[in-house]
Amino acid sequence: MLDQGSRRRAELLGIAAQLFAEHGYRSTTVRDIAEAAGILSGSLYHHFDSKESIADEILSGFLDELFASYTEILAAGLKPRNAIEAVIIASFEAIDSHPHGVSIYQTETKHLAKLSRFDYLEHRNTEFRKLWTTMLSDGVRQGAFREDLDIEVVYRFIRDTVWVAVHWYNPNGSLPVGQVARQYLTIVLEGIAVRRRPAKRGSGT
Amino acid sequence: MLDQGSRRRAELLGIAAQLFAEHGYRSTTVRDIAEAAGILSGSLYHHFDSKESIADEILSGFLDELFASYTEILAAGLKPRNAIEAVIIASFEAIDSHPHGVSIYQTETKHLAKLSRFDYLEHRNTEFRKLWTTMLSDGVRQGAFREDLDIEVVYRFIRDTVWVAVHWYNPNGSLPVGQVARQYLTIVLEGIAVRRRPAKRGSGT
Amino acid sequence: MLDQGSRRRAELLGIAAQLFAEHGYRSTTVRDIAEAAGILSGSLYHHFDSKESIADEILSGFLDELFASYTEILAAGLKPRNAIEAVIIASFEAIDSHPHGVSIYQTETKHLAKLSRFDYLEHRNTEFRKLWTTMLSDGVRQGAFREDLDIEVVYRFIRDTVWVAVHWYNPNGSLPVGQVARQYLTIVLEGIAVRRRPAKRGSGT
Amino acid sequence: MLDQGSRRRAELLGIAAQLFAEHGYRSTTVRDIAEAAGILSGSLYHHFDSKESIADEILSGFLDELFASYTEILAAGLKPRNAIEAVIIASFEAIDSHPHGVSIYQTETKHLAKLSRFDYLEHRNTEFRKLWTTMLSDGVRQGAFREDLDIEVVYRFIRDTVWVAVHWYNPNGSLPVGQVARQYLTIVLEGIAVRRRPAKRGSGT
DNA sequence: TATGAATGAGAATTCATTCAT
DNA sequence: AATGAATGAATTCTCATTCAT
Repeated sequence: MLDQGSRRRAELLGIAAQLFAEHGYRSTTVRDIAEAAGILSGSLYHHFDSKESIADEILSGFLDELFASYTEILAAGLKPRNAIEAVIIASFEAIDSHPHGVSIYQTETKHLAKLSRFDYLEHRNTEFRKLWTTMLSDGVRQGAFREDLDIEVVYRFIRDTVWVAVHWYNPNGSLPVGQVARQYLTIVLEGIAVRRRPAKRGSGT
Repeated sequence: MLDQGSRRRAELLGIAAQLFAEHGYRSTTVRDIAEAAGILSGSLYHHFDSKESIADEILSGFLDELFASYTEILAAGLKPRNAIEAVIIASFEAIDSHPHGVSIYQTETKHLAKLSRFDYLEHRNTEFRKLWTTMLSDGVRQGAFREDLDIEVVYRFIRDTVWVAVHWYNPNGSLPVGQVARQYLTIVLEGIAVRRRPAKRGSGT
Repeated sequence: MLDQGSRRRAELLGIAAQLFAEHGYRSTTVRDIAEAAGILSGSLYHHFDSKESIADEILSGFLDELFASYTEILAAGLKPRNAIEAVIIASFEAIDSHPHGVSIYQTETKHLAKLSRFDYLEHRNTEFRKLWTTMLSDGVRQGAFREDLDIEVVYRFIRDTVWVAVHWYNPNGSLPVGQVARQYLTIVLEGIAVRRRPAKRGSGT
Repeated sequence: MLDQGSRRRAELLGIAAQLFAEHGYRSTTVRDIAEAAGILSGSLYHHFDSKESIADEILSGFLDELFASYTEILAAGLKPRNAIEAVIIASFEAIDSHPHGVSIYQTETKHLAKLSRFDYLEHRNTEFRKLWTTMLSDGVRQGAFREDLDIEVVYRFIRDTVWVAVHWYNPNGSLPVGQVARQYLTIVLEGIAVRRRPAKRGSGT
C-alpha cells in the first residue's frame, strides 16, 4: 500500500530502470529519465538525491526481493536437485518480473561496485556463491550430481547462464517463464548429448 | 613484420582494449588511453581518427580472427559433435588470446551496434547464429543430440555461456584454456546430473 | 506585543539570521532555513516574498535599532571622549544582542549593496562615517585626541575594529560585553605601549 | 623564471583572485573567470582541477609567502617592539602586493576551512596566534608593553585590525603602504588619546 | 609524431520560486 | 499556514576533438 509520494517514486524508478537496462547506466542521462517521465530534469531531484541513488534503489530493491525468495527456498530444506531446480526457477521468475533489474545488475555491477555505496553488490555475490557451492557439493555428496564436477566451474557456469537469459527472454513473448526455466534445467542437468553408453536405457539413435 | 608505425598502433590498440574491457567504452576517456600510453590525448589523433575508430579496429580485428578460425573448422567437415567441440574450443582459445576483445564485444555490442559503422556486429551475430543452429540441427538429425531440444534456446544458451566465461577465466590462472573448454563441453553435452535409469523415458528414434 | 503571525515571523527571521551568519547568505538555501524551522521550503513563501526580503528585514531591523541608540547618545551632547566611549559601548552591546545581524552586516554588505533594495546600507555607512569623523575632529579640536591623527585612517580603523569583534566575541562566554568594550577602548585610546618619556615630542595644544 | 605554461596559470590565478576578492568565491562563477580570461569555461579545466583548487592555489600561495616573511623576521631576533613593528609592516606589505589574496583569506576562510583540503588555513591560524601571543607576552615581560593587557584580546584585536585594512587600502592610492602601516602602529602602540596624567610630559590641553 | 591550449556541446546537480491541493 | 511536486535558469564539470607550434 503506497501513498501518493511512494507511488510516484516507484513509477520514476520503473522508468529509470527501463532506460538503464536498454541503454546502459552511463549512456542514460538524467534528462532522458526526466523526459520519459514527462518532467524536467531538475524535478527528478525532488525525488532522488542523485543519478547514483536511483540506480542504488533499483538494484538494492531487486536484490532484496531475489534473496528473500532464495532464503525461503533454503528454509524449505529440499533435496539438492530439487533445491537447485527451485532456485533456478526463482531466478527465472525474477527475470520475468524484474527484467530491467536483472539486466542492470548484470551489465553495471562491475562498474558500480567500485563505488562504496554499492558495496552490497559484492556481499550479494558472496552470498550467491555460498548458496550455489553448498547446494552443488551437497548434491555431489548425496550422489545426485556427478562426482567429477569442478564445483567452482559449475557454479560460475550456472551463475552466468541464468542471468544472461535476460538478454533474450521476452516477458511478453510466447514462451512462459516456467517453460524456459525447465529447458535451461534440462540442459544443465542432463546435457544436450544423447546418452550413448548405457544401451539398456533405450537411448542412442 | 610491422613497421615502426604499425607497431605503435598495435600497442595503442592493446592499451585501449584493456581499458575499454576494464572500465567500459564510455567510461574510458581518450585521455585515459593517452595517459596509459604515456602521451597526451591530442597525440592519439595522429594514430586514430576518433575514439570510435579505436573501438572499431579492436572489434573488427578480433571478430575477423575469430570467424577465420570458425570457417576453417567448418571447412574440415567434421561430424556435428566434433564440430561443436572444435568451435567451442576455438571460442575459448579466443577468450584466452583476446580477453579484452571478447569482453568489449560482449559488453559494448548492444550499444555500439546502433552506429552504422558497427553494422558488421549485427552481421557477425547472424553468421554466428546460422553456424550454431546448423550444427545443432544437423546433430539432432544425425542422432547425436537429443530430439527434444529447442534449437533456438540451446543456441542462445551456448552463445551466452561461452562468451560469459571471459568474466572469470583468468589467462594467467592455474586452469589452462583447453581444460576449461573441456569442462564446459562436458556440462553442456552431458549435463551435471548423474544418469538415472531412463528406461521409461523412451527417448531415441 | 506580537500576534501569532508576527511571532512566527520573528522566529523565522532569527533562524534565517543564524544560518546566514554561520554559512553566509549565498550558501544558505531557502531549504536550509525552512528545514531548520521544521517546515518545507515552499511554506516559507507564506511569510516572506523572497530570500532577499528575509535578509532585508534582518539587516534593516538591526541597523534601525543600532542607529536609534547612536542617535540617543548624540542627543546627550557628551564630550568627545565620553561620546566615543558611549558609541563604542553601544556597538559592542549590538554585537552582544544581535551577533547574527552584525555578522551578516559585515560579511554580506558588499555583495547585497549592489541591489537597489539595499541602498540603505550605503546610506547607513555614510551616516556612520559622518558620526565618527565628527566625533574625532571635535575631539582633536577640543584637545582630547592627539593632533597628529589622520582622522580618515582612525575612522576606518575604529569602524573595522569594532565590528570585526563579532567573529570571536562569544555572547555565552566568560567575558561580559562591557569588559570587552572597555579593553578595546583602552587599546584604542591609550595604545599598548608603555608610555615613554615623550618630553621632546612637544605634543598638546 | 616561469615557462609558458606556468605563466598562463599564474595569469589565470590572478584573474580568478581578483574576481573572488571583488565578488566573493561563491558569487564568482567559473564562467566569470573564464570570460575575464577570454576563454570558455571548459578550458579552465585544462589548467585547474576545479574551482576549489583555484582558490586553494591562491590562498596557499599567498600564505606561504606571508609566513616566509614572518619566519625571516623571527629569525632576526629583534626586540618585541621592533619585532611587532616588523611583522605589522610585513603584513601591510602583503596587503599591498597581494590585496586579492588577503581579501579572499579574510572573507572566505570561514567557509572554505570546512573542506578538508583547506585544513592548512586552520594550521596557519594557529601559527599566527602563537607568533603574536609570544611576541606580546615577551614584550610585557621585558617591560615594553603595558602589564595590564589581556594578551588574548590584544592578539585578536591586532589580527583583525591588520587584515581588515585590505577593505579600504588602495594600492594605487596616494598613501604608500609604509605610511599606512606606520599610522596603524602609532594607534595600536600609542593610542589615540592625548596623554593626560603625566603633566611633565607636556601632554594634555 | 608529439605538445598543450582551446573549443563546444552536453552532463549532473542546485536552488529560488510557483502553485494546486 | 503548510504541503509537495514541479519549474527553469544557472552552475560546476567532462570530454572528444581540433590545431598552431
